[in-house]
Amino acid sequence: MKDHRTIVAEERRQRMRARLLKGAFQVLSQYGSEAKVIDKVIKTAGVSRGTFYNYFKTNEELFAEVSRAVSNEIIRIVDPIVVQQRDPAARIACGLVLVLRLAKRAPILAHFVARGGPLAMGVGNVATEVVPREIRAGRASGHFTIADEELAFDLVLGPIIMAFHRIAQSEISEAYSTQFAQNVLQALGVEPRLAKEYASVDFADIELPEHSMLI
Amino acid sequence: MKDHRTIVAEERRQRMRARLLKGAFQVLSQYGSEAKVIDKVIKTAGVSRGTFYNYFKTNEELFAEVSRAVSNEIIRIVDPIVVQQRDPAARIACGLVLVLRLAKRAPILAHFVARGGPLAMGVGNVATEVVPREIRAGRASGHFTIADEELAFDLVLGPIIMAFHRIAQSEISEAYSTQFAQNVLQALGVEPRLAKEYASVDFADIELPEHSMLI
Amino acid sequence: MKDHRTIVAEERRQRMRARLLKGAFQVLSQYGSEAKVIDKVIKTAGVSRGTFYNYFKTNEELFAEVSRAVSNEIIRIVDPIVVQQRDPAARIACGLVLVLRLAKRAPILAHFVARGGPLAMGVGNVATEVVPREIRAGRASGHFTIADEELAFDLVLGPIIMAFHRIAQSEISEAYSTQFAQNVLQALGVEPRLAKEYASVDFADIELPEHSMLI
Amino acid sequence: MKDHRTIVAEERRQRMRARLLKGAFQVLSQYGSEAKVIDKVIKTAGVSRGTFYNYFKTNEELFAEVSRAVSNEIIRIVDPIVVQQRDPAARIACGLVLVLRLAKRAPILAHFVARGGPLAMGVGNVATEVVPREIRAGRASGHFTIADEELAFDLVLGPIIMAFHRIAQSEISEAYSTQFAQNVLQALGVEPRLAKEYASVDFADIELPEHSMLI
DNA sequence: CATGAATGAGGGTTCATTCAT
DNA sequence: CATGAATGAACCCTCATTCAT
Repeated sequence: MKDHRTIVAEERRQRMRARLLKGAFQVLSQYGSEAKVIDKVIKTAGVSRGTFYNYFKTNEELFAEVSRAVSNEIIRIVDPIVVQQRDPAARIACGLVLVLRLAKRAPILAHFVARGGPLAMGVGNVATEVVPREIRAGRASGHFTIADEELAFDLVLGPIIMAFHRIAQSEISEAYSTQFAQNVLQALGVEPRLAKEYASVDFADIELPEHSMLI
Repeated sequence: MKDHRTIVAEERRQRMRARLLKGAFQVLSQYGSEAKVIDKVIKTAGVSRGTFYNYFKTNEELFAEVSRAVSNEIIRIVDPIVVQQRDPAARIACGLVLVLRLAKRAPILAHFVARGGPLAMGVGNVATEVVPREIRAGRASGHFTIADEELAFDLVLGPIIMAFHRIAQSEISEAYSTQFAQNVLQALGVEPRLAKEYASVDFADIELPEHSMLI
Repeated sequence: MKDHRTIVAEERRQRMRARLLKGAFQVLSQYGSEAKVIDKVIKTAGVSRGTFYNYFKTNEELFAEVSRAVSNEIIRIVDPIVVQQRDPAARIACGLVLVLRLAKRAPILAHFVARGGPLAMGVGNVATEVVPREIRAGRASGHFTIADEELAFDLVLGPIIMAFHRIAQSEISEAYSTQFAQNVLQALGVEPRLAKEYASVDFADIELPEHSMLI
Repeated sequence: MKDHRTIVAEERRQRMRARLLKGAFQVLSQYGSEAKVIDKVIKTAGVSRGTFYNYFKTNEELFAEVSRAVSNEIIRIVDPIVVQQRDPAARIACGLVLVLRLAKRAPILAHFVARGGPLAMGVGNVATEVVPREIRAGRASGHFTIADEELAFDLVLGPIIMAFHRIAQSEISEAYSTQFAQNVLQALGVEPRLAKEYASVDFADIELPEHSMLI
């Protein structure tokens, strides 16, 4: 059992870590994943060089950890609403709509993905865990005619990247999101009438936690 | 009228420029569009520092010029075959299939786009000129039900980026390409049966010019 | 109140700074104020590239700081003796003799000024503060007949530059210094017999601090 | 005996050389003697890199040649008037006044010397030939009490450098020039009343040749 | 001779990383 | 643990000089 001092120290460590990750996320969004970043991060987080290295050893590790953290944050926000949908197609539609909504509310997220490209969707990210699962479910349910699951994955993720890019550049209408979800479902082989139905549901709104790293 | 010396000099300049662009393309594919690459480029091209600066002033200018050159090269290779198709949907299908085929034959192209993300598809690139034109034609022909042309653009380009990413990572089957074209057409609202028909045509094969910068 | 760590760190910073200034002084003396010297400075000071940039941002800043430091050093050495003289003419004579003596003992100082020319006598330097003050005092005392104070300044500084140039090239006799002071005073309108008297005083000798940057 | 072709070629060579020297003089005045200059010179002269090297081998050689050329030009302009004076002291006064007048009319000359410092007065320059001769003459005539001829040289040249520096910076009055000459003579030991007389002569005005390199 | 592309040494600047305090 | 000075590799860019045409 840990004594009190240990616990307090551990909490401080976690807060510091969160602070660094948040700063890094902002900087990476703005300057790209290849940017020389540490200087800006420690400035943003108001912390010394040495401290940074007590938490992350390299640039790449930092980028990976930020990706994971962002991914977790997205799931934490979007999943509670997604799981309320019964049908896999509906769940995908819901995820797509909410994720675009999230990017509109948290533009750095849009930038982060737009700059990072496919690589920002790396291992451990929401996409690589949740999307394939729903695709399999959709095929099992008979709604998706598509056979190749990797292709299906690409048909979902690719448009998301482009949509994020668009959001990062300008604005998108609410209609864009709905249409977006519908047409992605069509790409997966969902019958257009059904796709439209699933995409048009009035999903509950997302809620950004007070200190979310996304804002 | 130019004298002989002038003409010869001009030709040499063009060859040097092409050599630098080719080297830059390789390096940018590997290190990403934001990387500090000049050193690597001159090593790859086997040329001196000073020479590089006789042709390009900055990293960004270099990237832009490479993009343009790559774009032109793609069009030069793919377009002659695409224009043989009568229907816009067929032309899009044809373009998609051939472009994936090209990426398989020229993996650096795949890497270049995968690393660059949406930004590698910047202004002046094949995508931003040719794709929108065909989308408009497709809507006019009544085959595409999709209304929002920007959305349509994203539904075509996004999957291409992901497919290139996949090609850059491993391999894709010939079946992937055909399915890919079909499902993208479906995303645009082409009726599945028709989409399949257009995507299944046995398009003429591309021909890579001997000294193409893509290989 | 500063804690011990802070104080120690501050002292180390000062020592490093002094080391760099001393190295820069040597290099600038040799290559001139406009030379690209950073490389040579860090080699002379035995310090890394990065360290240099922790202290000075540009070549110009470096030159300015060196000038200031040299200037302060000269004053620190010469002034205590100069102020022992009561008459302004005597003070100028004293300053001239001691400054030449100093240049003989610290030949890099001679080089520094010879190479830098009038510009090495820039703002903030000993000359622009002390000399005009004594000139005004000399005029007030009635010993200097010269009316134009700018001209007077030029008649003092110009010969110093040339004398430093001469010292940098070869050697000068002790007689040169005395004569020098006398004749400069004459240029300012001091009566020759008086000028000789003031210039012939056997001024106390200068003392170079142990770690002076001038040697 | 040269044939006609040779003569024409020789003339063209001389014109080219003069063009380069003039350009170099301008550039050196503006950027200092240590500036990286060749690019600017060939641009100013509108000539190719290669051509430059047909005339001058190195930067230093160029600087030396410019100094010589400038020196000759000054003598060509000033000497005809100086030699009209009978007394050495008068000749020195005349030279001083005219040289300042020249610097006012040709500010690049002032800059050139101000930047170059003592070094711009190098071997082969007007100063090192003419001034010592007149000093010796002055001592022989009994007007100069100064014994050390090197010191005398410094007392003349130093003030000139400073005066040129002042001219390069702002403006000087006609009175400055006259006073200047008088006080320099005093520095050399000329009796003040005589010095004033010599310096106050209304010397004939200089004439700048049409294509003088000084303007 | 004139030309200007190519060269590469020289110098500048940044930034991830280490380490003594 | 936190701090921040020091390090040096990796870049960037310029410019005097050469040389094939």
